[in-house]
Amino acid sequence: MVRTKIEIKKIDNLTARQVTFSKRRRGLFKKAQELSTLCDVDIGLIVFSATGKLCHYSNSNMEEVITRHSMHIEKVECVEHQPSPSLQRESITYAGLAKEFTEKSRELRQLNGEDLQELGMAELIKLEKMVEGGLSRIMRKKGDILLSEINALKKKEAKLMEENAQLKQRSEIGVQGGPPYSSESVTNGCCLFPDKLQDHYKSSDTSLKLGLPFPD
Amino acid sequence: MVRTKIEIKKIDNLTARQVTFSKRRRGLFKKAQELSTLCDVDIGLIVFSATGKLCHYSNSNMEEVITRHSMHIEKVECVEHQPSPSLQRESITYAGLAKEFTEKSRELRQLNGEDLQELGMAELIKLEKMVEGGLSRIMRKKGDILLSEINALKKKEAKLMEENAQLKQRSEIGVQGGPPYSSESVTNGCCLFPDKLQDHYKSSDTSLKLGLPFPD
DNA sequence: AACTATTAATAAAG
DNA sequence: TCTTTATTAATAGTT
Repeated sequence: MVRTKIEIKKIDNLTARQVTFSKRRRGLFKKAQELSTLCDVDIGLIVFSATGKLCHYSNSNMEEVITRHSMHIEKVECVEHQPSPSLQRESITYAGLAKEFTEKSRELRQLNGEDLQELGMAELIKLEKMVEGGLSRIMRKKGDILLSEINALKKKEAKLMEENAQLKQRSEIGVQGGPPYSSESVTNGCCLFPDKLQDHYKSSDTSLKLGLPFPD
Repeated sequence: MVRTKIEIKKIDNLTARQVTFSKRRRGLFKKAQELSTLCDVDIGLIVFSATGKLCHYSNSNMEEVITRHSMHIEKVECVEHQPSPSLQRESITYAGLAKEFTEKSRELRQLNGEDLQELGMAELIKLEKMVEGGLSRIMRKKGDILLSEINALKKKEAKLMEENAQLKQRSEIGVQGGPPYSSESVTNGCCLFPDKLQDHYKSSDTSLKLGLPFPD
């Protein structure tokens, strides 16, 4: 742009590149500063030199600018994804979120009985109460599922018994030569759980299977 | 900077300010782009107009630039705090971290027996096992602390009894008038827990207290 | 880092 | 907003 106009492409010579970087960086920051002052707008400018050195400028607060930027971007992306339902407050900034994440991780480890060394008795008791509460809720939930499985099975059982009884009766009356279909065909191999419960059943220790009343 | 040199301060006239903003913003972005190309550096430039409109430029990826910036800042702050020891992989980007954070939150709720509805029996059983494991570790830890408190107390007790015995003996020999301090005074009053255990003690149900021999 | 010739940016006006 | 124009600002190349 001066003595000779230069082409805008990477400067090959390292020294020349560094010199240009230094000059133009100064210029850029100055322009950024002028713009923010003249027009009263918020600017965040981040520059990483080739050697990884960080230079940045913000007329207000860089974190705030970044946060506003993230929120703008998020708003656009959030149409499809909804990745952060519980994000609030300081977790809007990366640093804040990282802090909360670390906190959550620690909590998780402690609930799992790890990282207990620096906890005092009071905290341990509190933790114990929490985990006991969680455990009881989990067990209750398990019990509920088991119970509803059992109820479903009982219903099916009753229904099948009735059906079987009817079929048996009919075959005795209709074809005196014997029952054309044995009641065994209803006996087993068929899971009677409602679809939604099928996978619960897989590793459940309720090994309840229902046979039909007439195993012959 | 042209027909007349202008002072760098907020432009009062709204229209003039908007015009200048538009012109200078273009110039700034151009300069930023040129710098990144010429010198092969990473730049992130965020500008919020007075009306809140976001304009940004990055030669690479804005999220990445922001992340690098945050990490640099963090590094400086991290001298005292150590908020992010476990951050890895995709959690380097804000979006990735947000995802992991959400995941951790869900895990935490489930360990606490909430948000169980969509879990199958297999998962519930796994969860139960985890929580049971955590609970037993917490209880063991609690037991350990209690045990060491008790041991410490027993040691102190033995030591004090010995001391008391000696003092008693000495006083009987020295002042024949009778024992000036009765051995009963070892009963209560002062907490002898080692300092580190004091706060455990607060809400502990081991209400062991040891008194000093001389209540005077 | 300092200098300077030259281009680039832009304030003001249309 | 876009163009023009006059002027200042930025800076490439050199020292």
